Amino acid sequence: MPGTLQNAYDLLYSALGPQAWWPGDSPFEVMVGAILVQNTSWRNVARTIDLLKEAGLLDPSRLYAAPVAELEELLRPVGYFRIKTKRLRNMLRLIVEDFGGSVERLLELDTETLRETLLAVSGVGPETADSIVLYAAHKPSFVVDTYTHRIFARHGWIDYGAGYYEIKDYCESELPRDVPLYNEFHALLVHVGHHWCKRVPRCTECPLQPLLPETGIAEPL
DNA sequence: GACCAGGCACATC
DNA sequence: GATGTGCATGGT
Repeated sequence: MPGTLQNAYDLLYSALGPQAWWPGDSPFEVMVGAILVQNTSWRNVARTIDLLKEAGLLDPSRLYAAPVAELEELLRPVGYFRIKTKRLRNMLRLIVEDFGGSVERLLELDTETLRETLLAVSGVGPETADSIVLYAAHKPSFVVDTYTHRIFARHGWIDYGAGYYEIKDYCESELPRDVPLYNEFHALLVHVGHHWCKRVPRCTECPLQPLLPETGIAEPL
């Protein structure tokens, strides 16, 4: 149904306003946050990023030079701290060894090349890559996450079985290729996920409630 | 004390 | 290609 997504966006934006994403000060901070937030609440990640900042480590070369054991201790509060230390260091290796330590040079790549370059890093999957392309490089790549999946499926816009790229392609074909729009929409969907679209949904308080199908809510995701 | 959180890689069928 | 499992801490 054409216009459904634009309609959904308008409802959310009218009700909730701009979300001011990504909550990070620099492109590098966004990249670090994108790894650390995998399957984790942002609250823990924000504290950890502050610790890195206070330690003067929020810089690709210095962070890459830091002892692994020290990095693991710093990352402990975000969970999966050993695997995330590896993933973060994989990304740091790309920046330091292939781009001379320059995040700017990496993020200068055209959208598709940047996305593929990031995906080649072990530990960077589709959502993390899209988050970096959109929120660090400010280039148009729609970010899909579990909330997007859940919300869209409950409204009948996609199948529950839809994969990442089915959902991403659906969004990018329905919406104008616009960075601020992609930015706000993903952030608004996360807001809806946090507040109303849990496993046990509270749809009556959700701004998208008018768009729910009459037949009621399908199986929770 | 479950259950969840802004995923991903890897094993196995 | 689809499905299952380990990774780990902190908040509700």
